[in-house]
Amino acid sequence: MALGHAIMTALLEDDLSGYELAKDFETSLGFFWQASHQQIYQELRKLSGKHWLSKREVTQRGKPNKIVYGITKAGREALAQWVFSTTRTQTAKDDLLVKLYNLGPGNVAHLAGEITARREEMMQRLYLYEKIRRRHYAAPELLPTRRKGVYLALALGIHQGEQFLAWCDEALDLLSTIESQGL
Amino acid sequence: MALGHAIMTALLEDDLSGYELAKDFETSLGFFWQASHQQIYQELRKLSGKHWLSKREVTQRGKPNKIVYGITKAGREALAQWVFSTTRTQTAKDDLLVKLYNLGPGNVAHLAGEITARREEMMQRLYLYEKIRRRHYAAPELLPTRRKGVYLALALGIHQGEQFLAWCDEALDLLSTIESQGL
DNA sequence: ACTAACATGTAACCCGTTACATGATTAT
DNA sequence: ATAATCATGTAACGGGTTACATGTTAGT
Repeated sequence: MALGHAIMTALLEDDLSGYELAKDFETSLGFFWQASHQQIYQELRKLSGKHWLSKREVTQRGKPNKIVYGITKAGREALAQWVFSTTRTQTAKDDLLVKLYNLGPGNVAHLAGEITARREEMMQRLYLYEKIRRRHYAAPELLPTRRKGVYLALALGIHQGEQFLAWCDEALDLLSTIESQGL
Repeated sequence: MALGHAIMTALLEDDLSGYELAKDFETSLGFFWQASHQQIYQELRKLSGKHWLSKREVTQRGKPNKIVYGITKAGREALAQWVFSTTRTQTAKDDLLVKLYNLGPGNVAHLAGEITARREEMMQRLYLYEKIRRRHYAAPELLPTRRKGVYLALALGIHQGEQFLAWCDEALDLLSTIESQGL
């Protein structure tokens, strides 16, 4: 049940509406944990039910009203406790790897294309990560404790992204030695 | 619906029983795609229903009989087609990253412990990967096409594992500068 | 008039996990 | 006897995805 905890983590800094959370989950925390707005609204209901979140309606002009959630004391306690729960590693499940097991002359061009697209995607993401790092995390040793944790998450994203690029290059290189065969 | 395709991929080389598949999913393909025996048995039923797999009972002596599955022509075709389906990237969801966002003096020791455990786990896995690489994939350019794909999956695992170790070291280093505070 | 952004939800379905269930054979 | 390995399944639950559903305001 980590989505709930991810939401509460996001609410530690600011009170947010479901809509704003969904936007956040497309960036920042969302780099490491994705969630759709549907999922977020359902989870917000559950968390409110447990009294881990409080809600209040905020009247806006020029926009529809929104329901803003904040983390309660009980929520903070539950979150702090959760950090100590044991988690077992979950290997990433990636279709691309299964597809690679099916590599053949008929699909080598397609797979090279998929890898190229992933490479492009990762380049863009890395550009963003690096921008954030330079702007906010230039000197990690000097950051306040909590921000050090956020920096480490970012650093993992950067490391993994860079290595993924290197792998893409190796893969494309090897694939280019295979004779492609049209359909 | 990639588990089904992962199963069919495993059956391309050999006909296997559910039990044998479950064992395979603890190694080889299972490095990149995990599945429990419960899930596999259910998926086998579905795939049989679609006539993508055929089954036959094999009588054994000294052991309970087993039901062995093989991929049909229709299954091969569906699998070959699936390779061309577009997949969107799914970011790995890792509790540890959410926990890191909650880094504080009260949990720094615990989180350092979790990272150390992950590092250990990854070291063991890398040892295995390297053994397989040396034994079966020493000269990737010379492999037959399909095996080149398997090699690339292995190479990704190795690259990512190595970079993860590096990240663990960086993380433990940074965490060691934070004053821990007992509960 | 139309599109994009803002804003919130429900329902159905699929996939994965956990728990439950059974039973044979081999080795200690 | 008991544990380990071989072998196959069902049922309940929880989480995530897709589809459906509604409505406002601002800009072109």
